[in-house]
Amino acid sequence: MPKKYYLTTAIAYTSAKPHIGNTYEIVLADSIARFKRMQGYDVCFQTGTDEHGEKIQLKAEAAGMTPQEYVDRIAGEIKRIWDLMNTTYDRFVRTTDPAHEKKIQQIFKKLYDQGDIYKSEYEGMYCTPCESFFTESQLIDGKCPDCGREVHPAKEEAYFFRLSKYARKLEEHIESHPEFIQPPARKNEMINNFIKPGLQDLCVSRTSFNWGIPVTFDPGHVVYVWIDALSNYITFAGYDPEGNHTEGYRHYWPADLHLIGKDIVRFHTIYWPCILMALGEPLPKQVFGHPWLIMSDGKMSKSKGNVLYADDLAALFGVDAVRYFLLHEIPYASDGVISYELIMERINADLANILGNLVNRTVSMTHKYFGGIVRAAGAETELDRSLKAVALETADKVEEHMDAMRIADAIDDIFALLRRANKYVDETEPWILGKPGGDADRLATVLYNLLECIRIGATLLKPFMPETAEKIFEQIGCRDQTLEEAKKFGLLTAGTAIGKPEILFARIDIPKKLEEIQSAAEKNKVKTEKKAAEKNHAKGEKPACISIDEFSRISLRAARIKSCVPVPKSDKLLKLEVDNGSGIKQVLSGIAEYYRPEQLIGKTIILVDNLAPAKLRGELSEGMLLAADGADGVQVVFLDDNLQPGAVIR
RNA sequence: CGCGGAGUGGAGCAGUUGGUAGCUCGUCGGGCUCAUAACCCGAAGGUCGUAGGUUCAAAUCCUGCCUCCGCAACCA
Repeated sequence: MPKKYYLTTAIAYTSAKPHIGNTYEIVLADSIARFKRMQGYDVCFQTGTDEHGEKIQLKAEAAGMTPQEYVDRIAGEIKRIWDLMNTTYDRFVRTTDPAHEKKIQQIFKKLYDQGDIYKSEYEGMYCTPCESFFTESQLIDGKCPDCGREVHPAKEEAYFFRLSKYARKLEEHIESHPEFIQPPARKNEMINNFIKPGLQDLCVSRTSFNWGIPVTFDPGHVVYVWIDALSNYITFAGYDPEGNHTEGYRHYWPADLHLIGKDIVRFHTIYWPCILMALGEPLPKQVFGHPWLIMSDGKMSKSKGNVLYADDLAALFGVDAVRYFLLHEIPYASDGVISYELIMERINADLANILGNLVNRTVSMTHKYFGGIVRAAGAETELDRSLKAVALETADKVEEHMDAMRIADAIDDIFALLRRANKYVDETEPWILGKPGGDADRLATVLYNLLECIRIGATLLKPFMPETAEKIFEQIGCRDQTLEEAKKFGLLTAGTAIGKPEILFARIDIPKKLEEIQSAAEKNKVKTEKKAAEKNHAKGEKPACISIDEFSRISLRAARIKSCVPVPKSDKLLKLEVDNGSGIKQVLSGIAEYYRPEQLIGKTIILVDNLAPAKLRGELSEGMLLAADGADGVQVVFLDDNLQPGAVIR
C-alpha cells in the first residue's frame, strides 16, 4: 500500500479573475503533487474556490447578476486558468456545492450543540436612523459620524466560536511540532503576535448579508467565512459530521500539506486547528505560507496597469516557460520579482541556452554521426566517470530539496547537471572524434553519456515542466521515465532510433519583444479604459436615476486650498485647509499617493460642502474634494484659479 | 514608539552553528564550431546600508541610526 499524501491549496476567492501571483500557488502545488507521485505516493491534490461573502454579493449586484451566476462565471475562469497551466489537481471544489453546504450546516450545529459555538452579541454604538454600528473610535464627539445624531449602545446577535478554549492546546501543538508552520519565521509571528496576547473568541456568523450558508436553527444568520471556507479541506475529503466518514477521508485525512499564501497563515494555523480540535479531528501536518510575486516596478495593481495574468503570459511564452519562471524565481521564503524582462532573460539563459541547446546539439550530433541511432558506450574514462557522478547524485539532491520545500533549489540541481553536460561536450570535442579518421567508438560513448544525462535531467524536470519533459523523451527516443530510472545511468538501449531535433525554446529577441508587448499593452489600455468608462456610465445611469431635487441636496462649492500637509502615519491622507467662501474648513483626502502638498496649495477645487463630518486617523474632515479615478491614479478636479471661493457649482 | 521582513560587485539572489565573500545574468578578453550568435575558459567589478560595540577573528552576535518592502490602519 503506497503512502498517501493529501495536499491542498487555499481555495481561491471568486471575486475577480486571478492574476499571476494567485496562479503561482496552484503551479507550486502542482509541482509538489507531481513530484510526490513520482516518489510513489498516493497523492490527493485538492484546490477550488471560496464563493460566499458580502464582497461577492456586492460585486454580483454591480454586475447585474445573481451571486450564483457571478461565482459560476469566475469559478469557470479560475478553473480554466488552472487547466491552462497544466495542473493536475484531483478535486476542484466549490463552497456553493450543496453537499458542502449541508455539511457546514451540520458542523455548525454540532459545534453549537457541544457548546463550542455560542450565541452572543456584537456590541457597539448604534445609530438608529442610519442602521449602523460604530466603534467608539469612529464616533465624532460621541455622535454618529454619518449624521451627527445621538448614538446609543446596542447589541447585535452573532455566533462566536470558543477560540480561547483551545488557545493553550494550540500553542502546545505549535511548540511541539516545529514543522507545523513553515517557513519557521511565521511560527514566531503567530505565537508572539496572536496567541501570546490572548485569543479572542471568533465571530462565525453574520446577519449583514445573506450570500452565505444559512444557519439552520437561526434564520437570518449565515455562516461566516472561517468555518465555511476552511472546512473545505475535510468536507470534500469525505468528512461526515455524524461520524460516518468515507473510506477516502479515513485514508487521506489529516492533510499532509496546506499550501497557502503568507497572508492567510494566521487563519490556517490558529482558527483552523482550533476548529479541528473542537471537532475532534486530527490536525494537518504542515501549513506552508509561500511568498509572493512582486512586480519589478512595485506591487501589482490595476491602476498601475501592471497586473500580469497567467493566460497572457502563457500565450506569450508558453505554459512550461511560465511554470519554470514561477517555480525557479521565487525562493523558499522571500518574495520573488517578476517582469517581462526577467521572464525572457530566464527563458533565454536557462531554457533556450542551457537546456534546449544541450538537447538540440546532442540529438543533432547523434543524427549527423550515427544516423539517429543510439550506439552503446565503450570504455570509460576519468572524464566520463566525473560526469556520471554528477548525473547519479542529481536525483537524490532534487529529492532532498523537494522534501524541504526548496523548489527553486531542486530546479537548480537539475540545471547543474545540464551545465555539466554542456561542459562535457567541450571537454570531449565530439566534432573532432567524428571527423574522418576520428574515434567512432569514443564518439559513441560521448553521445551515449550525453543522452543519458538528458534522460535523467528530463525525468527530473517532469514535475516542473511536464510538456517539455515529454518533448525531450520523444527527441531522445525513450518512454516516460520514473524517478527510480533517474537514479540509474545506462538505461538507454543501443540500437534505438531517436527522434528529430526540434527547438524546445526559441531564443527571444528581448528588446524587440518588449516593444511588441508594450504596444499591445497600449492598445489594450485604451480599450479597457473605454470599456470601463462605458461600464461606469451604464452603471451610474441605469439602476439609479436621481431627481433634480436629490441632486440639489448636494452643495458643491468652489474652494481654495490654503494649506496642505500629510497626515502623520498615513500613506494616503493629506490634510487640507480650504476656503469655501464663508470660512476655512479642514478636509482630509486620500490622494497622498498622487499629489504632493506643494502641488495643491493655492489651487481651486470643487468641495462637497455639506458632507457630514467624519473622523479619519483621529483628524476631523468636514468635506470632500472631487477627483476622478483615472487609469494612472486619482486626478483632482481643478477649477480656474480666478474663480471666487464659495462659487456655487450646479 | 502598531506588527513583521529586508538592505551583499550593474541586475536578481546564496551565505544554516562567526575563521580569507559566493552563484546566475550582464560586461570585457580568449577558445571552439556539434548546436538556438548557442557552448567552454579567463578577467574586471563588492571597505557585505550606516555608526559604534563584543571577539584573536563578524556579512554572520549586540546597540543606535538611515532607507526600502509587506501586513495592519487609512482613501468622506
